[in-house]
Amino acid sequence: MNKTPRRGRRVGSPDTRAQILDVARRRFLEGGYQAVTLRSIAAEAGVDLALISYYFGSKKGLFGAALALSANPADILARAVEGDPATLPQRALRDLLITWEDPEAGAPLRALLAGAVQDETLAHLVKEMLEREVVDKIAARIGGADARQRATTFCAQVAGLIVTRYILRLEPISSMSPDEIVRTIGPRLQLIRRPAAITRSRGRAVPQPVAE
Amino acid sequence: MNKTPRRGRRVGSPDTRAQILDVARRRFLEGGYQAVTLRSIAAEAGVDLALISYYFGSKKGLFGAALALSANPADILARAVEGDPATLPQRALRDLLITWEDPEAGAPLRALLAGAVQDETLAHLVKEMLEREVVDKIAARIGGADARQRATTFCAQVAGLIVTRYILRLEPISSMSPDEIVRTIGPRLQLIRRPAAITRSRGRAVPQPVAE
DNA sequence: CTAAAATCTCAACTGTGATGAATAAAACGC
DNA sequence: GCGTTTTATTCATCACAGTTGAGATTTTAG
Repeated sequence: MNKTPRRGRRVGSPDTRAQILDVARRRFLEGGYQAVTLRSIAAEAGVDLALISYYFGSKKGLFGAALALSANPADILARAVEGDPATLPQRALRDLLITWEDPEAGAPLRALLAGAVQDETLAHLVKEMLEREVVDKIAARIGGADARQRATTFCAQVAGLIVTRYILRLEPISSMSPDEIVRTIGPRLQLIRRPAAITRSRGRAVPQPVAE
Repeated sequence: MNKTPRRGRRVGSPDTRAQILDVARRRFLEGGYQAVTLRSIAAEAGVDLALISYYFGSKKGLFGAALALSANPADILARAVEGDPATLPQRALRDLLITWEDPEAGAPLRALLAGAVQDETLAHLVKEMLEREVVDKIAARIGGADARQRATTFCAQVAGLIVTRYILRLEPISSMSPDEIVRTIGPRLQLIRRPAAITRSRGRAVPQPVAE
């Protein structure tokens, strides 16, 4: 009776694009890039597989679009960025660790990293997101000369910790508790706030007000 | 005339397994995990595709076997490990950077990282290799209490630098010269040689002879 | 010498991302 | 309002990936 038309445009104006994007974002953040299949996204979103190609061109395109929606590293950082810049590193590190500890919430950054490592194009997308959402904000917060470089160095150290602990699982870092890590390594992160005395013996960096 | 038997065991005893492994190792280190196809390895090694499954079970199995052959991070580290432990971090960092700078020689560790990020099983293989070939050697070299932890922390920092510079390409770290990086960040790596005064106010670490 | 084990080829299977043709609804021009 | 163009959707199919099982052949063991 209800002869549902099997082809052609659907009636009404369902925002299919947003629907796909919604599912894709969640799935990518949960399962990484490679592991998530376009077919599964299409199925869950209740659309045809080819529609993804139609709207986003390719899997990379979809990943990029889902990422541009601004992913949650910014959220994690948001709380830490407020408050005393002097203790920002410890707090940021701590928040990141306990987030990652939760298997539910921990996957997102892993997904980003997985994508970035695997593909040049994806790496560029992740880079832009990180610079926009993380580095810029930290740099603005700590201020001073070389703020950006110090912020990036901080990110590098945290990234290294993440890779070592959660990806490679090297011991003993892998089996230390988050608190232990913050206690042991946190204080060192703070050092990035001061220009390294050894390399810049002259031209001391004058602290500057936060530029926002 | 030459009725080459098209099926069955080949005559003689060609070490097919080693042949595959040889090609696989090179290709994996050059191109990463995902990008290298079993078919291309089989073709280059001049064997049938199914032989790879026969000998190594799966692509992961092959990757693991190729890795167990001891990969080149050990080689890079070898030179740096000799000489004054006090300047080991700078030298190791420097060697690693200039190696990575060379597009020819730089790919290997990227391949390892790519594999590790992508798959739990591969991560375990990489972990074992790194602990065996890198962490243990550094720890033995620097000695003292917490030697292993400090070595791992060092690896974490270097890993973070690598990820940030070569995978994500965050600025300004990405565009600094290797020398600049060593000058700027190297001195901080040295800090891992001393127990962090803040966290361990009592129980000073007594330097111990190198155990080898 | 013969049976078993090891090695090797071939053909197929399933699942992946991607593409192009056919179709239907919506939007637009007048 | 009608015809045309644009947009959205489905279906069928592609090339290529890793994996698997059946058989063929050689080597090895007893």
